[in-house]
Amino acid sequence: MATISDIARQANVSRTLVSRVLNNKSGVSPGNRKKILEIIEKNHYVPNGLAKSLVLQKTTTIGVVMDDLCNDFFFPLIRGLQDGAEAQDYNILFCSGRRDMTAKMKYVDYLTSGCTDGIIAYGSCFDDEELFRYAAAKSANSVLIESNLSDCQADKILLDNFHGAYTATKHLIKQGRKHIVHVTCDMNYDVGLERLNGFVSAMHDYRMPLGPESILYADHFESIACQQMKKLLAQGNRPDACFAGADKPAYGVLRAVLEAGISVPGEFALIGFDDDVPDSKDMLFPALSTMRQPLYEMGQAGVKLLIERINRAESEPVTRTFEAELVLRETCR
Amino acid sequence: MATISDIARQANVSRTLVSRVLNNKSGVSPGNRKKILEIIEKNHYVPNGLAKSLVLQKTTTIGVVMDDLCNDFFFPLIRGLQDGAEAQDYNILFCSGRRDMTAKMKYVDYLTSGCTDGIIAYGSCFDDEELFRYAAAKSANSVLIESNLSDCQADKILLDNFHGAYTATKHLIKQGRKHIVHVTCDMNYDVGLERLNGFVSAMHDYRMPLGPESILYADHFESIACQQMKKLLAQGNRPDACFAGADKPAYGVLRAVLEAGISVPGEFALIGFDDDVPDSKDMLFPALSTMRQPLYEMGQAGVKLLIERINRAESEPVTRTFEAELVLRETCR
DNA sequence: GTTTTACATCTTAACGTTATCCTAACCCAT
DNA sequence: ATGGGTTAGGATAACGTTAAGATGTAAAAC
Repeated sequence: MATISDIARQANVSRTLVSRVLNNKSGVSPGNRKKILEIIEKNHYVPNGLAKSLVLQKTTTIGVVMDDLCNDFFFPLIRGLQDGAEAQDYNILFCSGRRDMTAKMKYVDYLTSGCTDGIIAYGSCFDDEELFRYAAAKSANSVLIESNLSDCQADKILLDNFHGAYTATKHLIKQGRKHIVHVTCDMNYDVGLERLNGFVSAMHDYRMPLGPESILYADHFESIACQQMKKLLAQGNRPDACFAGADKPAYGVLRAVLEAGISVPGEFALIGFDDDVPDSKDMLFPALSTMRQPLYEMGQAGVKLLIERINRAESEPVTRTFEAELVLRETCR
Repeated sequence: MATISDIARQANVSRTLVSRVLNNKSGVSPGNRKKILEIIEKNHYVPNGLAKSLVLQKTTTIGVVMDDLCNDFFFPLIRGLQDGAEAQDYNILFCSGRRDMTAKMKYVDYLTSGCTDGIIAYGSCFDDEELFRYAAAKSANSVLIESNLSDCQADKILLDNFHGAYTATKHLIKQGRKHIVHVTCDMNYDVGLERLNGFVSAMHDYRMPLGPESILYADHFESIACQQMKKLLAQGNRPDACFAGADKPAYGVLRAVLEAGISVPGEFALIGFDDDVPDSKDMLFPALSTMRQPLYEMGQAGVKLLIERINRAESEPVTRTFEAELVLRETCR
């Protein structure tokens, strides 16, 4: 590979002149400029980005660490991140250490060791307290999306889970539903609790009946939710609506209800959360109403925040919160 | 950010010693090693990867350029690439310039300018002749997956489209189908022609009737194929089997046939190509038989090839060809 | 004819690492 | 006591680039 010195030697000029030509700067005579350009062309010379970044202390590149690249739920997020980066002429690189935390930390190491100006990490990537501290200690320039870790140097992009849950529940109430239950998503994460709180709060504010049997505990998969709802129905308890903490458990509920011969949305209304793309096995009609996360916008905003931090250096961490949007489909008209 | 010199100064030793500690090398007294490690820990010091890579002329990182990251068809490929890289302790970075060629070229520029040891490019990314030359000229270390550009320095991972098409067609013939047609995929790319040739060749070898009306020209979407097949049926021409050059046009054919009230696979058998995940709008029963591309294996092999090239430097370009596998589902039993 | 101005050009240092070569000290065997 | 071998440690150059400062030269201004 040719270097700038090779080009300078061939052109009989100093490296400085070549550098100026490369960066379109003044201080080069037209003759020299032409000659240098020709030699660059002839040698297929490309400046070494490593050396350039090292001396400039700037890469114009940001890195993204995700739990998994292979999940279509993240497509809008990826698009938002890409568009955000492109808008400011930054390169954006994606990676995922999907196997284990060690791999993720390896990527955090790599991306924060100089080859990018900052990193963006999505969600449960950094749920692990230790890993978070690790990341925060290494790079002042980092943005966490949907990971509300307190006491953290990073900027944050959050979703207002409480308000989203409140909105969904309120909608069911205003629709005249009388006996509303909630199926949680994974309670090991903050999301689960926040959405549960939103449900409880709305039920409380509108003086709706609320007891222990109003809440079914499930996780981020379909099966337990389905099971729980079947058990509830078997007990003769027949709710007329449900707000689920995520779309996956919502599909479980939907399956249980349909199999019990209950008509949806006539006798039973259902709202999920996330606007997840259903697996083919979940492809049920009626189509699921849900609280859509504005992932595209969150991705865009994350990049914007990161680049601001890169440029403005030391400043207080910033948090931007997004609201979920009620998307009404067939399970709730 | 602390540098190696800061650490050396605080420990009252030379940079050399710190470097030795960082890289677990001998030549450091236990006392000094302990002291240096403590100071490294205290300062959250991480060596600058840029400087390290620059002096070592090695990054242990490879880059992948794709047309689009947001396409679940690529999931197995991504997994294969990741596993291949992980197996040899390489970092792997993904990017896509999905808007236009300019963005793709920007990423090729970036990845080949020193920050990776080599790049892998998928398919139509480099169909454009000019872009290919560009990429090939820049980096000796590059692997193209499913892009058979001649006269190219890069190693190649290819799919035997001809043989795959031959296999599918032969299967239909052996099943006793008498009147088989072919619907092409996009004929602007080599794939289209290769698969067409495979079909024609099988039909010829088994002395099946083959005329101009045996071939319907479509593209990589559903609609034209559907239209073409409807036209064929309207002409009173009623084939009893079809091999489609890709799954997308296959779904178009399937729709046309089902709407005409023809039973599948009883009266009409269908085999596609690619094992594409159907869009929800394509979710038709019966499930589509197809020629599956071993994308996972191709990804793994691509990384292996690239790392071999990185280590062995100058050697003749290598090509590895993979065979598609017949996956029988409901459209062809 | 001198001074200014402008511009072309080169020299040098810096970015943060690691590798290579060198020195000094020490131990052990002769 | 001398020589050879090992070990701890340091000085220096190199990787390929850019920025800042120094130098030279020609045209323009007085």
